[in-house]
Amino acid sequence: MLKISEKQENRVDGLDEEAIVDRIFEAVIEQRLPPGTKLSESVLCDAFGVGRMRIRRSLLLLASRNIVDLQSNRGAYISSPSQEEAREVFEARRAIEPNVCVIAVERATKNDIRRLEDHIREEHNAHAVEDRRSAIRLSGLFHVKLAEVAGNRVMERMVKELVTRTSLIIGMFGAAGMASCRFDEHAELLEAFKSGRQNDAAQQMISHLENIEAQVDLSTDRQKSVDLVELFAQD
Amino acid sequence: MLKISEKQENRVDGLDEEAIVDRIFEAVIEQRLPPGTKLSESVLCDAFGVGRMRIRRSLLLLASRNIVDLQSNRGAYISSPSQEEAREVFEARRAIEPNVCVIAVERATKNDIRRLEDHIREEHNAHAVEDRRSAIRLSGLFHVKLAEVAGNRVMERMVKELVTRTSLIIGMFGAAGMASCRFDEHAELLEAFKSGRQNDAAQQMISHLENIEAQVDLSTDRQKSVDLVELFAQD
DNA sequence: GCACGAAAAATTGTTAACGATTATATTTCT
DNA sequence: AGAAATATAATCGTTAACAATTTTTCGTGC
Repeated sequence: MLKISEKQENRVDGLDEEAIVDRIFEAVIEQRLPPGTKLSESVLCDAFGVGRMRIRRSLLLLASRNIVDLQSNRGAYISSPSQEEAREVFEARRAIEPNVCVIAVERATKNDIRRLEDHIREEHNAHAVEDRRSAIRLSGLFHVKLAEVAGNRVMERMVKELVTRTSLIIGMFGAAGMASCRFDEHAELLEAFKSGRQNDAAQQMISHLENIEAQVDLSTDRQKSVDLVELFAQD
Repeated sequence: MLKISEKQENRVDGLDEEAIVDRIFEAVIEQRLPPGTKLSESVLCDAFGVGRMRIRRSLLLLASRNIVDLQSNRGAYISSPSQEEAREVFEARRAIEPNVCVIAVERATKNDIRRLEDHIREEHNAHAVEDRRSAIRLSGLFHVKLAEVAGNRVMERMVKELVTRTSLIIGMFGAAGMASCRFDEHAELLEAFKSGRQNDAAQQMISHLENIEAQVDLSTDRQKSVDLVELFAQD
């Protein structure tokens, strides 16, 4: 159940579509919005304090990035990736992110490296305090920040989408406890960064992605459709 | 002035957003819609025979893929990529498409290879008949079809966007005659396919992309803004 | 008590009108 | 005549009402 109404204290008026999309991206990454969750227009209007039109545009943008599933006359639902989609997302990440690493190592300034170190420290803290939400968000954000350092907004947008969809995949097929990257792997990756060895960084990223992939079991799609009503209506 | 009866022959009713977006993608690839072209809502409504709402949603989708530029209260214009954006697009293509090749070689069935051969034959024909539009469209489509063979819809979507944006970049910075890939390079690429040598195919793709990139001169942004009125209004 | 069906409510999709902003045309003044 | 200012027209952005579909509720019959 959505409890957005409780959040009204944080409510900010006059958000544009981009801001709304970002907020929902964040919520999906943090796994506060699990696959199958219905995103009712009126509820979202209340939540963000904007008109229906702006919400509909935001939902369309989210659908265009495969984060939500727009069903005609039935509403918008957080996507429930299939096994096939999951495979495609992981494959795309293996294809793109090692190259992001290579480029990022090329372009990284000392300042960039310092910011990445700070970020990993934050991740470490979140784990220490057992702030699960922050831990998940930060571990996903690390990959996006790498693309940011690489200085390529096209790839940054792609990585952002892929990271978010990975959160959905983990929500569908992943083990309960293992919801985020291990931050120590991020730290190892950064070591390759500092020595400027591109291939090492790329290789680190590949094995890191393989580790994430190993955390999910695509053979069984257990919580595929959270919608029990629809599930039993099939009989 | 309404000329409905005259237009009705080409008009197609009931197009959904996806179809409209596809049609505009195609027109951009074929360079029938050069950078800076204004896409007036009312004109598009007439052109596609749909309501304003559907057009606005289509424009939003196109803007989310960086094909059109939405300017507040001023309208939608075909994107005029900057030098920086052009660099990012080419960099992303170099990062993704060689991997698409590797995967496509892995997964290609004999039927896939036959279809790609047919496609190249079509390209050849278009060149022979000097059908420039078809030649451009087909040469771009080849790259998309590779992603299709690779069986990864995520990457297929990315390639489609990047190919389309490349058409815009060529429109901005490219030489007049060299608007499309050389189809013989596609043929060479396919040779590597048939022998099943992944690395060769990937290498072919890299050099092919480098050749495309060599056709544009990013140092001077001559036809940056096609809008002469705005250009002279600066004085 | 349960299944089936009809009415009511809620939600989404579309259309049309209105207000706001920008572009164009006209007028006025030097 | 040319430039600035104003009026007019065109275009975009938003809101609100309406239509269509789905979901829920309620009642009836077996």
